[in-house]
Amino acid sequence: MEPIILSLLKDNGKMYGYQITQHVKELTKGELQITEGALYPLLHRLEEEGILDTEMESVDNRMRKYYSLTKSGKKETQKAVNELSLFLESLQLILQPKTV
Amino acid sequence: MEPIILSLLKDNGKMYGYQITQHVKELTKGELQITEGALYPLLHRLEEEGILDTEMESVDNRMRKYYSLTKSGKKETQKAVNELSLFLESLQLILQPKTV
DNA sequence: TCGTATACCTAAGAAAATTTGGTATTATAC
DNA sequence: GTATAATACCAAATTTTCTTAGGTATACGA
Repeated sequence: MEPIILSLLKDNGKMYGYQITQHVKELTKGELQITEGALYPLLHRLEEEGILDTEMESVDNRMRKYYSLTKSGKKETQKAVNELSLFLESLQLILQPKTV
Repeated sequence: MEPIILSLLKDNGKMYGYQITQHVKELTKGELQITEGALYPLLHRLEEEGILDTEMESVDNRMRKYYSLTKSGKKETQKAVNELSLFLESLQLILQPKTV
């Protein structure tokens, strides 16, 4: 989940929690569901680690907590996405039919 | 891990635990390490679920426990690999730069 | 006014992995 | 010859990560 969230924030600048869940649902046509129970604790951890910054915004009397990447968060994102890519390549090596 | 193991058994017919760990390490050039603490409990579970069959073989006085897919195991493999593919496609939708 | 959508959150439990330990044999290096 | 690495199996404790299930509150449509 972490590389997913970081990657989304990298592409979209800043997002709030609920928006992330909806965005992923739409992008993947319902295939992937980010549950709030997994998302919020993760966002809080990343904020505490200095990877994310927050700013509150009130829209129609509802609070939105926007998250964005800090400078070190951008480095971390690079790292996380690279690692994931390596992992996916390894996965392909295993799943790919031998004949390729 | 489950789809990885099932996929390997599908491609290679029958394998024993230690062989699986070595095979994955070689295939991925050390990138992916299957730890035995994760592997053996998984194999035992899959055997108990009727997905895998076992046969013992003694080579140089060392026991090897070979695992192979049962009939229902082949169906399960199909299912697991398909699900993983769907997941990976969703992942690509998120990680892919927007401009694609 | 009642359900759904928006928006945040936490806590308990489950699932899956890592870490660390154990047994035993064989091959290799010193 | 003896210690270390490699082969081969396994289990238990811990950690990590997710799901499930709950809670609060506002806004909107039927």
